[in-house]
Amino acid sequence: MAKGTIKAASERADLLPLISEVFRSHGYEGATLALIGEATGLGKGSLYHFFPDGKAQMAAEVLAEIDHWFEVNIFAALRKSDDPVRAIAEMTAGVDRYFHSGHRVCLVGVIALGASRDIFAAQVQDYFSRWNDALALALRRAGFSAGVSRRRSADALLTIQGALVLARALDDAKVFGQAMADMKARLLAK
Amino acid sequence: MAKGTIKAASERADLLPLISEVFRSHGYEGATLALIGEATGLGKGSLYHFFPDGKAQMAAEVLAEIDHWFEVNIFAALRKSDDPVRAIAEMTAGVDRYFHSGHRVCLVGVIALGASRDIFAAQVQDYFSRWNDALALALRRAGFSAGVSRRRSADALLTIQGALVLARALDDAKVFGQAMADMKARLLAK
DNA sequence: GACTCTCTGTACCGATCGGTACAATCTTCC
DNA sequence: GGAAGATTGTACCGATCGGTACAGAGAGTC
Repeated sequence: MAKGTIKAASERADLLPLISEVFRSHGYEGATLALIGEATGLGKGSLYHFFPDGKAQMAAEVLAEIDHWFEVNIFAALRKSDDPVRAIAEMTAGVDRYFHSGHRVCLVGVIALGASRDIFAAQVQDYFSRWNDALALALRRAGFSAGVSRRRSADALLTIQGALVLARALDDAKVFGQAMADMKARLLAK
Repeated sequence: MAKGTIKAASERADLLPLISEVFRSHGYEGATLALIGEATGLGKGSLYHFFPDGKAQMAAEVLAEIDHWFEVNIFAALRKSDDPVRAIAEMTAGVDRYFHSGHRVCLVGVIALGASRDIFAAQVQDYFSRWNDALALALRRAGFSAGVSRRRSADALLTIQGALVLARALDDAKVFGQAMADMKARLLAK
């Protein structure tokens, strides 16, 4: 086993984060089974044992896992918190953490832009619209009108996505930090 | 010649827009020579006659053409106009036109996010930083401080990119229109 | 008409793609 | 220990990838 990985990840759950990074940095079509095998330390035999439907299943499960992370760590608080201002502050902190302060790219965004979008359109749309709804709800509860809440919510989501694109394009993570600060201020502005 | 295309584009210059759309909708790795041949009505022989270095050259020339379009239609006015407010208004109008009101994706952004980013990093960075500089200059001339100008400029660029991502993810071009209106207001706000 | 140069279609190349088949192994439980 | 199931490596599949070779069509020039 002279592979680059320390140890084959035997648990199925341990596999997804590794596969996730391959999709993230190569896109759906660029993520070959060879790369995935290399990243996980697993051969095709094992990969197809865990994911009988192959690459499409891997991507779908990775997307589901990302969705779950945001659901638990971001959306839930936005929906249920009795302190919406704090929930929004936690959202920006969580987003900054998740995207490694702009060094990590958003897989859902990558897929939305790519050719594979059609295959995962439903999952992608669901992810963003549930985020959008949760954030708008928090803004409503913070006292803003329905229209303002929805407008600001979409603005925040698109700011995050755009900041990731521009930070990567300019190879300058400071762009992301500045954008997050601006976004936060804009969300709760009088 | 039972191809789907009306007529083979004989002029080299006519080829680039067709190839551009293939890269746009399939990404760099997803844009196969078969697809490019189909879109242009040209076989490999012709393709490699016009672009001896193959796919990478095609993408580089497409990027150069996009760069040139923005240089002429957007950046130049931003830099030289004696009416910066009008130049900025023209920029948002031009951007809206270019991206078909949010229905068309930004190829430079797509490449920035993809695995092919490394190959075209210099071109991608140059495109965005020249836009950034030109817009910041216009804002300075409109009376804003250097810091505010640069901050607003980056914000505008990232808003455009994010709006394109979110509009496509939600399959809702209205998101783009709203974001452009917000961006314009924010650029020139007191 | 023959020479040139541009342009094109087609056959082909080795490499790699996603996916399958399957025998060998490792676990687990009795 | 031995049966049963989970897990694995490897060989292999047809298709397609980007790219090359090259013969010949087409157009212009003398």
